Amino acid sequence: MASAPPKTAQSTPPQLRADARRNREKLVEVAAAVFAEAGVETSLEDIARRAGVGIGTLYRHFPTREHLVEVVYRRELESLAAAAEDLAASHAPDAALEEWMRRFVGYIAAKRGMASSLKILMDSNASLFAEGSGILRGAVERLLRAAADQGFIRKDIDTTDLLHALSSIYSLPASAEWRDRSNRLIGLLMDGLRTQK
Amino acid sequence: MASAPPKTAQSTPPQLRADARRNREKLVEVAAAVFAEAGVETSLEDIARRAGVGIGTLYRHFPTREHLVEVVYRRELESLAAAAEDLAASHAPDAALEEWMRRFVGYIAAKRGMASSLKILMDSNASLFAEGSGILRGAVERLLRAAADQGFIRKDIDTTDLLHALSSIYSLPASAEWRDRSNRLIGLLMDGLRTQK
DNA sequence: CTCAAAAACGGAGGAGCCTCCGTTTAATCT
DNA sequence: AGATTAAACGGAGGCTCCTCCGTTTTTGAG
Repeated sequence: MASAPPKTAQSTPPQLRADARRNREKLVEVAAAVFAEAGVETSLEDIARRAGVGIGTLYRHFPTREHLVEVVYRRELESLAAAAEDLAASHAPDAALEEWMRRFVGYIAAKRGMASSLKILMDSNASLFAEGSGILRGAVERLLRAAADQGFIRKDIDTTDLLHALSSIYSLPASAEWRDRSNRLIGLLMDGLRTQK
Repeated sequence: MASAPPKTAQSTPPQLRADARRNREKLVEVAAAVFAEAGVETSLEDIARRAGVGIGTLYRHFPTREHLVEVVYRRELESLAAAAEDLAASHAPDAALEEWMRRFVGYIAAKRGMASSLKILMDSNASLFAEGSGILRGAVERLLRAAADQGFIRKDIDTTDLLHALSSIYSLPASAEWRDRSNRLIGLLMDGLRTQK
């Protein structure tokens, strides 16, 4: 058998040891849960404890609180984007788009409540739709195109238009009736989209 | 003797007890020294210790680190403004203005180094010359007017102009030759001012 | 001057931060 | 299957934060 190929100078991250990867994943998982439930200000020691690792391990993987927050946040955005696929498979194109928008707006709202002074989240929110941040844009694009191509919604609205409309919704001031309000607005938006030409 | 006048509903701060005032002053004094020497991130416990009071006392007077920083900062700006008077009394009007500008720029530079992420200082710096922040503006105005009235410098430059010029100087990027650079610029500015019409 | 009430003091204590380093363990070599 | 070694672990320790509350001091009324 050929021996392992000599490591060419790749920019691949140096390949974690099995136990390291396990711990890292567990930490992210626990952190996601704890952040969701108690905000990003929670004690890191608590997160380490619940993940069953020492505090030293947490700090080795995530040198600062922000590192950890960022990883959790990115992971959630990815899973949100992935949900678009599932919805597309299980709903009519327009219903898929609508439901996805509801989830997305709900997610951002939840974050905003707990973001407080977290720089990372602020920055991410600001540049959430920047050209670079293709992950969400890609999801929206696929849903929108599918619905348009199959004639469920009008064709003169593009991804950027829709993202703008969404941003005006999730930017609503937080309040008691926030959820109702945004649901109404999404309904409104969908009705508009279903109105051909 | 007339008894103490009944307290009419004034907005006067409720008058501290003698020991409270003593401790408060001592704390501000020590904090100013420690901040200057080690930055605003220093341990508050250390400040309390050096001031000879308990940590509880510090927190009672200044509920957050920012409160303390703000008080120290404001006090220093005031003494800087007060220095203008002294300079006016001991120097020729143009020399007084020049020297004051040097001190001012030096002071801001010192702060910037230690400000790091301190919100208060940032905000204050941003609004340092806002209309409201009359304390520094007043000092500059008096120096400038005196020099102009007595014919030491031209008369077509007003306080706002000068403040703008100064801000461009203290905004120089921090570097090793920062001090030299800003001194040269102030010299330049003064030569310009002394050039009649 | 005395004394009670109000105001202020101060430090112990519970919790979190982060580092450092002796121990454990996965990966690799023979 | 050992043996080797570099990676990863984890928690004790030193430090800071901030609150809470029993004790001390000031004030001013009598």
